[in-house]
Amino acid sequence: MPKVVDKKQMQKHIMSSALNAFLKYGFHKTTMNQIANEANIAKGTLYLYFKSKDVLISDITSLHFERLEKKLIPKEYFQTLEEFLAYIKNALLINKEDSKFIPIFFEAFASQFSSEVFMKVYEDMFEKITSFYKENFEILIENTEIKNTINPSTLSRVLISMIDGIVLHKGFFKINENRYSLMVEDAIDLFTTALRK
Amino acid sequence: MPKVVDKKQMQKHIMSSALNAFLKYGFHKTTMNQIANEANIAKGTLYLYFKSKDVLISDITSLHFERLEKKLIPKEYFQTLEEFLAYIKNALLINKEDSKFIPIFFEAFASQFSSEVFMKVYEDMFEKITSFYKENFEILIENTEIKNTINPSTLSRVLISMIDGIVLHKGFFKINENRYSLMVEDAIDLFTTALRK
Amino acid sequence: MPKVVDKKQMQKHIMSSALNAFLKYGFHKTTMNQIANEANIAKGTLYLYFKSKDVLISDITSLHFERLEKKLIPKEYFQTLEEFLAYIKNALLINKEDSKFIPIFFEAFASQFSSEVFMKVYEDMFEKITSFYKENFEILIENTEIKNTINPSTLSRVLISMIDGIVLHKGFFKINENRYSLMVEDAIDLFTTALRK
Amino acid sequence: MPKVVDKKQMQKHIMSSALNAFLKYGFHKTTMNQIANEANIAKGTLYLYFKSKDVLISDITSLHFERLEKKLIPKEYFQTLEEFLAYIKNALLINKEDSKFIPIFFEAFASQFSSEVFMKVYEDMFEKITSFYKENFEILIENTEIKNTINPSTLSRVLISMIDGIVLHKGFFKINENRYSLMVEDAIDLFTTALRK
DNA sequence: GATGAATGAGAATTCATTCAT
DNA sequence: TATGAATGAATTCTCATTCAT
Repeated sequence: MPKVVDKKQMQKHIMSSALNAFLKYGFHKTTMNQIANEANIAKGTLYLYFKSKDVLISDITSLHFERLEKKLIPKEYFQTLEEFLAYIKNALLINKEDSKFIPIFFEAFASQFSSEVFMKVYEDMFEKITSFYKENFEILIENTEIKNTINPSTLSRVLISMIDGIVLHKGFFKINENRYSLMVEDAIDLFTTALRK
Repeated sequence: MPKVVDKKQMQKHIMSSALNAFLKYGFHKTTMNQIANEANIAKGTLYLYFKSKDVLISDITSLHFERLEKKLIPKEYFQTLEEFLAYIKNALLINKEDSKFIPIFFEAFASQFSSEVFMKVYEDMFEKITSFYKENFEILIENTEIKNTINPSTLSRVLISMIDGIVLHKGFFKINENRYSLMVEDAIDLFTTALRK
Repeated sequence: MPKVVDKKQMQKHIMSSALNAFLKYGFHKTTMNQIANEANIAKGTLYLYFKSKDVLISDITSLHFERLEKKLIPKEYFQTLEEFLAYIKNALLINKEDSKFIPIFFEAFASQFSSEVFMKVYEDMFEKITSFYKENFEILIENTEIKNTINPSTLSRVLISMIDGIVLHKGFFKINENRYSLMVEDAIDLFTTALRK
Repeated sequence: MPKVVDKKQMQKHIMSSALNAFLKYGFHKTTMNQIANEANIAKGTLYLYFKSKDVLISDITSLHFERLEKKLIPKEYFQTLEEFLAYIKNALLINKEDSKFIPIFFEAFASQFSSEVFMKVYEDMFEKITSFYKENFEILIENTEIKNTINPSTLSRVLISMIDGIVLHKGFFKINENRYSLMVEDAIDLFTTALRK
């Protein structure tokens, strides 16, 4: 009997090795060889777990977006504005280690711009989050937690976009932890002030 | 020195041809050959105007950011909140044609993530805009246009990040003109409401 | 020694599976994996029965040529031209199923052109057949069945070559059963007419 | 102005270099690298003249078959059996140099067995030659040069097949010049005797 | 004996860059 | 200055073979 391997686990190992290799060498300059070395396996083994480099990259991006979705969509709707924004705020707190990967994820993501299929998936994911937030805003209106003059649909997308924008700036440009915390704080305050009845 | 004018013109022509080629073939798949074809010049001629592909790409990105900077930094400080936000709002209105280029610029930009030098330049540019907004916020506080409890420095960066986030979402995902207008409107309103004394 | 019988049987099973795989995927594109799948055994098991892919292929070719030799060399010399040519004619009648394998055998055979060792084996086999025919021609001359002006040595090789040519044309190009029968008939007639005293 | 090259001539140079490389290293083991070396050009240059290895090989095979067709189909129909068969006989005389390439051509040809498109082309070519011979046989019957009992259509294909078979045996197995001449002689005699009225 | 995961040498192909004309 | 043919380093991916289980 040959070695029994946990395929899922090996795939995770390779994906995480790939990310480390991307960190070391830069996303586009990283070769399958370097990824294999980082994972301590042979080049050919890579191809036993991922059909091609493109598949590996899109799997990494998908995984990232899946996690993002889980992080940004709470289990159930919040009944108060405070709770809702506290949840968002918490989701925005990324540790230093993770924030190193932001540019990498964006580069990987960018490399898929020309694929209609993938972009549709990501588009759908953002619509899903937007939709959840919109419904939560409607609940908060009903609860007379927030003004009933706002447009829940539009504002929810503005919220997501702002979150993305802030995370992106943290990841791309050297915004330190301290400053970032203040930005998150102020962004949340912005919404609190503007929405509160 | 008419030759110098020609050189500049040719460089602009090549950069714009490159962008069109990127649109056609996707940023990373576009070859120097295709750029030359798009520009109706020979491959070798490209190298008379740009030392390398990397230089061409970074020149394109730089140009884009220079324009962005010009668009986002007004000639002088605004004295009222209304004027300030009206300016931002106007800057956010991108025509349909231009928004096609957003993913491309982003991809080109992403390809430079691993270059410390380039990232520093872009970082500095955002700091410059942030700094201008911060000072304008301070003027508006002095003018008792806005609350004096806000943190001008932090909020200015939040503003830039939000602008970036909204524009990127428009460029990446299929957000139509109508929806985008509403988003810009609401984002500006958010700031108006939150900042107004 | 029942194990020995099993081994032979397994080798035959693998060889025939390989041929089917070649039919399915084309000779050169067929991998050891596909052969193993076709034989319903593991890749590693293949190597217990054949030292290498080259050995497997050459064994297949050898087997084919051994069968060809058996088919083309009768048990004993014929005493009349009619019997001799009737035997050849019968040997030429290949069923539809078998003729599908002709291009495959040829391709497998062709892959050994650069091996002096193998080519020598096949060369020797054709010499052996030629030699048998030559001797039979000499017997027929003695029996005054055929003209004594012919060159038995040369003509026997011409006969083999012609047989080969006809069979290959049937295998390579879409010559239907009917036409092929007529060709065999006429080829035999050619010899009958030309040789008969 | 860059170097002006005769594209056709360069292609011929590459094809002939490829053949020499095939002779040296064996058809299937020859790499594009070796072909480039043999042609004294860089690997990349190869791809300026042939889109892929497959195209190069199929171009070589096509060229060979075009030449074969030209060699086997005379300018006009022959009016006597002697002339007809003398022409065939002459076509069969291949010099020693050329005969080295026979196995290579066959291996290249064999590598295309799985391509329906190419096989159709070669099939058509043989039908064309067969058709010409058939018509010439019919003329010879009219001229009372040969028996009117033969089947021109079938016999013409037998003739081609026999030619192919003999050439093949010369190319594959070490049949020396002398013996080969005798074989050609006897094969032609066979037809003369059998067909003559 | 049997298995199939792991290996890594090796091949085709691409493309930024150079340079002779 | 302009050209585009030539270059060859670099990259992805394949697959025969090995070997631990």
